[in-house]
Amino acid sequence: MGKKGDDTKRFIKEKARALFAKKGFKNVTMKDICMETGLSRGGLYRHYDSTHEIFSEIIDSLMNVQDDELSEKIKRGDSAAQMLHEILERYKQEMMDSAGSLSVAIYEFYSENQLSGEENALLKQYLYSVDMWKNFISYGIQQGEFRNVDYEEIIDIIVFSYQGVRMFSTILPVDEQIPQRIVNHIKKMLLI
Amino acid sequence: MGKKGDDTKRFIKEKARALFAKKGFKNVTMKDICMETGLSRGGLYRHYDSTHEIFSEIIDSLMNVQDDELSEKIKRGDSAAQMLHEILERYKQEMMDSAGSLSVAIYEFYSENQLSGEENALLKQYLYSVDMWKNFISYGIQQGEFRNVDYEEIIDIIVFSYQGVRMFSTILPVDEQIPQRIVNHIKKMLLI
Amino acid sequence: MGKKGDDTKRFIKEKARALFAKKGFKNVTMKDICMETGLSRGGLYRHYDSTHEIFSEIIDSLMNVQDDELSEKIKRGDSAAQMLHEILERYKQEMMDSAGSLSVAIYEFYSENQLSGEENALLKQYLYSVDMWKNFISYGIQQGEFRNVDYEEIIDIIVFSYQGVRMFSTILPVDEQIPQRIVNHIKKMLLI
Amino acid sequence: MGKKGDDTKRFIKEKARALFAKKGFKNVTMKDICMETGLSRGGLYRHYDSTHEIFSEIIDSLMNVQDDELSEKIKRGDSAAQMLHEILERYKQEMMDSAGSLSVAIYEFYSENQLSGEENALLKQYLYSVDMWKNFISYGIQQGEFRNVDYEEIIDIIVFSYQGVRMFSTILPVDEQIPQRIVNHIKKMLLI
DNA sequence: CATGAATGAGAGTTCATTCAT
DNA sequence: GATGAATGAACTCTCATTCAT
Repeated sequence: MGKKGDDTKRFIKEKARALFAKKGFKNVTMKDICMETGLSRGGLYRHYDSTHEIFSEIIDSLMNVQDDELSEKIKRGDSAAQMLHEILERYKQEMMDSAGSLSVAIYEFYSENQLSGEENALLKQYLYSVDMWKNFISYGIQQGEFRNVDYEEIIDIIVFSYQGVRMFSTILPVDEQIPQRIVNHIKKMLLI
Repeated sequence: MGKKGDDTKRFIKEKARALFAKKGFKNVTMKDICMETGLSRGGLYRHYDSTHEIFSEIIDSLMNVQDDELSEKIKRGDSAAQMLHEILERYKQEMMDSAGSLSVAIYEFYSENQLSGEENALLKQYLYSVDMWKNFISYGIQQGEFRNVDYEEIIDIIVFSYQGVRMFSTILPVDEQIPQRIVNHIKKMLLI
Repeated sequence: MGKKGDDTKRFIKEKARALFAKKGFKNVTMKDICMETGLSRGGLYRHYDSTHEIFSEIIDSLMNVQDDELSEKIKRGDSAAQMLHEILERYKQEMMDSAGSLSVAIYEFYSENQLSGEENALLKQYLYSVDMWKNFISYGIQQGEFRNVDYEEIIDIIVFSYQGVRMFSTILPVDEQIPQRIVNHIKKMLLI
Repeated sequence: MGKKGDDTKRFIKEKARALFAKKGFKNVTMKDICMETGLSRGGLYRHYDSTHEIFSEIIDSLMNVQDDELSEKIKRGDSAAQMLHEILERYKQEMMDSAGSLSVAIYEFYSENQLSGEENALLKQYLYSVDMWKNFISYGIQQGEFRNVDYEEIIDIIVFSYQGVRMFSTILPVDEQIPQRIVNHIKKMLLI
């Protein structure tokens, strides 16, 4: 049973996240968040000292949503092809979800706060993705379901074209055929 | 024969471009540009009324650097494989050129100025790229140098993975193997 | 037998006094006192409504430390020279005790709360000092130990040079020869 | 012929000085100075970034009003007694000039900005005063007009009792007999 | 055309103070 | 009594923007 203050923090993050997704990082002010949450100036400052701090916490929680489900399925010996299908379906959704995407905000944020690699959630995220895909592709190959591809190449294609579309979608509506084509390409590369 | 005013405008854009590449769009103020150019407040305002206006002009000139060279080479019947190599070498350079990249700034800019498709340079740029690649790939196929690929799919892969890396590079130093692998992938897809 | 509330009040005053001595009056906030005492906002407010009120009470208790000892000694017929020596030794200590000195805080306090003479502890303190010295010097003369000096003149010299050094010491470390010289001067003036 | 900006700075300092004398250091805000000078927020900030900076400049100019007149008179061989009289008359005026006194403000200022001795105008001022008096008293002795006193002792008495009264006068109206008595004492000590 | 002083709006931040629990 | 969340006023500071020179 968390304290009342924690609830407020959660509530603030929720509201702020929507603002960041809509307006990017720098365009969101503490005042905006006050208005969105209905809190007073001082009330907000009791919980967070800056948009920076709020954003950091949002990013941290995003990054900590690790995909344990995948490793479980691998343990169970599920079909790699089926798993690939599911992952890519989720990717398609995400590539088109302009409202929920913090991509621009994240880039802005890191653009003004030049951090060393260690602290950079973006890098962590990239490394985590690479690692996840490495394990997964390796599993698919073992199962005889995936071609014997050049891991690193295909992973870079997956990760960066996904990122590229997500960025694009924050600005412009993305024709749903674009995610479809990218997903098709990945399948073609991997599946025997 | 340009007027003196045009020279000043060019000078302002040059200096401003470096600032936008470094700090993104929103973090650059008219004051920053004054300092960078050495112009006074009033002096700058005589030429431009806002960072918005300056940025727009920068983007416009970027977009207007059309690759007429390519169509000429096609007319001359140059080797498609050679041309592909040259294009991709330039892409590699660009993917690693964090200092010159306006990617984050552009996304920020369009993120706060929700424009309809018509006016959006980003969309124009995308459409232009698609068009360019379509012509080029079609030429390669005709010449018997490229495989008979699914145009749209390969083009989306090219365009968005390129964009994805450029964004990434504005924030973090990109290992040069990443552009290399992406370029390799494209070649593998296209070249017979 | 004081109540628990009185203990808390005493505790607050003790902690607050150290803060006032260190930072002056205006630079101490209720928040500072909360942090120093470990009390919560509401907790502190239950006892005091403002730094003003706390400071007033501190000053009042300072002022009420009357030197009854002196009059007793006079009654007993103690040596005036010896008493002078003791008083001046204490003065020397106080002139160098930068940490315990509320001088700056007191001046700040009265500077922003322009009070009529009646309520002003500073004036009371001055008048009390003058009175005390008048009695004491008069006693010394009677005893044949002090010169027949101009009371008021020597008292002003004592009181204001003492004040001047105390102020100075709140800001800068005072060379211990300064209090020594002042004390010597006073002795020279008074003692036969 | 100074620039317009310099005039404004002078004007700001003039108005600010009156405020500091009246309300001390911490109680004067940039807003107060805006109102007093009639400048807008931004207008004031163009010249000074903080009350701190304004106050520093005021103090600096105070400190730089060195008393070159004195050394000239010494060169000319003027009467030491006469010079002493003039100096002390000025001291009397200053001790009673509550409106013009920055004493409390200065103490507050240095109280919150703990500086090393070097940068501290208060210390400079003290050292300068000591030096000036040393020269002057030495001259008076040479001329056979002053007693052969203990320099340091009498100087501390002069300097600190003067300071003590100035502080007192910022808070309470000082009976004009007090400066008179102090001045008398100094004369008695020095003059043969 | 250029300068830089000045304006005013608005963001960030800090506190004294209140109040439900 | 005590806690700490919340309020609102006031202050600091930064800019885009205007304007007299």
